[in-house]
Amino acid sequence: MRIGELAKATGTKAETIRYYEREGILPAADRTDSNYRDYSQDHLAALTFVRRARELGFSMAQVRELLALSDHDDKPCEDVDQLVRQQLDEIDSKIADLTVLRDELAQMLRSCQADRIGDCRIVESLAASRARP
Amino acid sequence: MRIGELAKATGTKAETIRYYEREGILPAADRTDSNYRDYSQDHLAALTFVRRARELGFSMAQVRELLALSDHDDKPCEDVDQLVRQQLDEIDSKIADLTVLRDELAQMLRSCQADRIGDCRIVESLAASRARP
DNA sequence: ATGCACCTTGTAGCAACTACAAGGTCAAGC
DNA sequence: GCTTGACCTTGTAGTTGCTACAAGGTGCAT
Repeated sequence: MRIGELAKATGTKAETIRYYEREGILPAADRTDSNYRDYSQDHLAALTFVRRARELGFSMAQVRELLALSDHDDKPCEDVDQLVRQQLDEIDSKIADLTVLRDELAQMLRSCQADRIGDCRIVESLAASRARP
Repeated sequence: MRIGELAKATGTKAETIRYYEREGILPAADRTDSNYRDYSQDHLAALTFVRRARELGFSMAQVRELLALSDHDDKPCEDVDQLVRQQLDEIDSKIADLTVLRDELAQMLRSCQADRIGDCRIVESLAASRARP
């Protein structure tokens, strides 16, 4: 299949696929006589894997590790587990951070009943140093 | 005060302060005879405002808007409110997305009791197309 | 044969910094 | 008076994960 087909099948832009190839995330495809990339089912599977991992928030570096691991059927599962746990922890920590922000923003909205910006508590609380609460 | 002092006072790197100046987010500082930047208390307040807004997840473009608004004491507070509400919505949506990821990753971890990667459900579920659940 | 959708390469841009490199300035210590 | 070291200056390039474009080649239908 050509790059456009693969793109459609995986919901990836053709440019992104070429980018993955350049980055060594995806193996290079065969070429047709006219130099078009010609992809196999293996490529489809590989790209699906990559996109799924990216959707789950893994970085390109982590995707590389996952790909390397998935090539070694006999290595211990523990290695994969560890990457997943690490990612889970990072996401938990992001959620925690965002929740704090969310609450601060909500508090700001509640605090301001002014009409003019000159009296606005939101602007005040943005200007206030966080170190001096 | 010199850039290093301002940096320390706000927890910002000197390079970032210079970057803000280049981007027009911060007004240019006066210069000493030896061409060092010389900051005032107003600069300290402005940078504090910017950093606080960035910490709260506002983009540079939004920070620009907030700065512009905060300069106009007589404009309606509603304009600021709207930016804050928009940011709140974006954060809520990010939290929702991350929560979905979190649960998927947790499910993956629970699902795999294998020893070898060849039998690992995590690798399987990464390889599986999402469109075909 | 002519249009149009597709493909090729290469390069530059996005956000929001961060990290150099190569050099200038200033106060302290010998 | 001279060096050391911490600071400052400008300018440029790198980071992440793409995305957008330009200039041209290919394949197929009409």
